[in-house]
Amino acid sequence: MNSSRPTIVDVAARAGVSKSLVSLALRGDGGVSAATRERIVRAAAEIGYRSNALARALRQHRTMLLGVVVASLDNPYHTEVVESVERAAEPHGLSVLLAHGARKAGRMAERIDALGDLNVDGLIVVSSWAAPELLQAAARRAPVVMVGRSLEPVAGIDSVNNDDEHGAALAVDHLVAAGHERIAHLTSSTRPAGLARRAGYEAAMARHGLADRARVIERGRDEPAGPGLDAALEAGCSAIFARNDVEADDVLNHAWDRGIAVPEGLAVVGYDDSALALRARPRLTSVHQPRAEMGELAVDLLHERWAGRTTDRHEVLEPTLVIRAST
Amino acid sequence: MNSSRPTIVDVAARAGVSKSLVSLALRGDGGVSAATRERIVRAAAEIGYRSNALARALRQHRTMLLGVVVASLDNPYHTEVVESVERAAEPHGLSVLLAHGARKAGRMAERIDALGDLNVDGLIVVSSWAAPELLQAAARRAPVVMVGRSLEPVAGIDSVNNDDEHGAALAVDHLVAAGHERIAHLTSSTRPAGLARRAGYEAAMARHGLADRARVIERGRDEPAGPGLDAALEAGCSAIFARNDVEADDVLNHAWDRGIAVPEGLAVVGYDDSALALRARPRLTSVHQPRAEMGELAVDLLHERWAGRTTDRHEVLEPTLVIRAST
DNA sequence: CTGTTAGCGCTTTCAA
DNA sequence: TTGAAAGCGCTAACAG
Repeated sequence: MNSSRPTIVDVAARAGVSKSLVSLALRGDGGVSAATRERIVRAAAEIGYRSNALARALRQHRTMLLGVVVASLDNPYHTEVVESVERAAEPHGLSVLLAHGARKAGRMAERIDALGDLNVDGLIVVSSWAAPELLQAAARRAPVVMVGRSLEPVAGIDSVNNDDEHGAALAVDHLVAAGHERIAHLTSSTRPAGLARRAGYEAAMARHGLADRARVIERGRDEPAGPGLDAALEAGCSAIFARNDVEADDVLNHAWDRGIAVPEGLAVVGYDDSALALRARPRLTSVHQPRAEMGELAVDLLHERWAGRTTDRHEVLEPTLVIRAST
Repeated sequence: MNSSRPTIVDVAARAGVSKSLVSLALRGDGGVSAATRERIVRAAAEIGYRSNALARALRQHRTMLLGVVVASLDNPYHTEVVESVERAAEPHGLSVLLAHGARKAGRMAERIDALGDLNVDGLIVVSSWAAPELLQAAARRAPVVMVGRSLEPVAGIDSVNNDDEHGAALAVDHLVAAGHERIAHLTSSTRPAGLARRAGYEAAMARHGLADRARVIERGRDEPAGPGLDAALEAGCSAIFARNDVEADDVLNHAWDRGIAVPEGLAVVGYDDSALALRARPRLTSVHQPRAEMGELAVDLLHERWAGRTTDRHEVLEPTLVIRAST
């Protein structure tokens, strides 16, 4: 028994033709008589031939592989973006290779390099943060699109994100319209998207003449939200706008632990409108990010780069507010 | 400007040596004088050389790539297994490539093929179901380990899973000890792991002489749990053992919607002990699967195959019960 | 329509 | 210690 996989040469031998013909026939490249094609296809099937993608990629200088690096898998919003990218990529025959950074900068870098070493044709980074130099290094190998916000545009890197300031304003406006004045903002993030939402929150509060009622509850990444929330509640806060749905769910949990009714005793608004918003009780009012469009757009931007575009594009989509039972 | 990436030949030219020497030096393969090695390394750094993994893999017949296919990303248990696989793989210099099946058999097959085409050195399938022929086809290219339960052992495929029957028994025993008799089982799964937990539930109920009190609430995959739960509650059911944490959380949500207090009005036990169990309110009592060991074991099994093992191994780990506030 | 040839970028004998 | 040459499996001119 020959343990190694059959190659194009084995197929050629079996079909009694040259290996070039096999290559042509199997790819349906035209210019092969129906009879020989049939013979070749059958021979390939008989010996269980599968083309070696490595060899093809080496020769063609393209892999039809799309690398997707996601900061973490434990936020449903991220995985939803990944799914929208996949939906957009597949019709073009692109295979998506997923890697995840486990929220560590070093690991992110390593995964991006690994995908680059594999010669992916394009890279989509789903993260609210990544080092500019890292992205630029990757972009020397293949076009890179960042889905998520960077502090400022990175030269050579396209981006897709939503208007965080506006999203935050939607949340605050809604709470103010419902009669809230002491609206606090809960955030554990010092990354660009988090900062932008926070800035949007503060601007909106000021616009409503509530600047002196504004209160930002900061917490470390793995710290409980409890202490900060308790302090805010004692100070008379009646509503919380959280930086994302995960943190909003933390607020709901804390309210549950303290026996505070939502929304009667405390109104809560999240951000992302991820699956978590529907799973939470009460269901979360949340700022919706248009994920489906974001994934599609990211893939479109790659196509444009492949077609030759050299100028950068930074797409900003508008979020909307989805009102549910938590406000 | 030369747009294509520098190759080993460019490095050789710059260092004034042959390309074989570059290959040796860059891999630290010994047999290269310190001086030349130094020169080569510097030259490589200067022109920003990165080795082409495709070419190397083609030549060496191995990629150092580990494919991980996961049925879906929206169950935290799955992603936790993936993380444990990654932790186990990295010390060996293996890069993990993740693909996900979006819960569709066709897509699973396609993703497995795609990874096979890339010549991954091994494949780990994290799923409670996959077609035996599909796995066996993949196993002709590289060793395959299934993490999760198949209906019966698949010849040629190693597996790692937990003892679902025993896990179900732990849940039932605990509820019976707490005084429950009308314990229902909620399940939306007809796949092996789900069936095994169901069988374990039924066996345990029978063992406690409660066979006539047993009640299985079946629902379609995307159907709400509500109707079946309401019927069970009307029938006097006081506890639910759910097939996994996601379904247990559905029960908690339904209880919330109906104003039923947990655990006073209804006790709930989940399975997996995923992050969801801690995020739920009240926190879920759940059967813990030893994920960390499972991921490690899966990688170990691959190593054994690479080292030449040809007999199949099927590892079954023991679950434990973690008691929290929902019971 | 079909076959020959020359590589893609790398590793790996085998000589020098 | 170093270099020359062969070739992994495939595609892409170029001939015939």
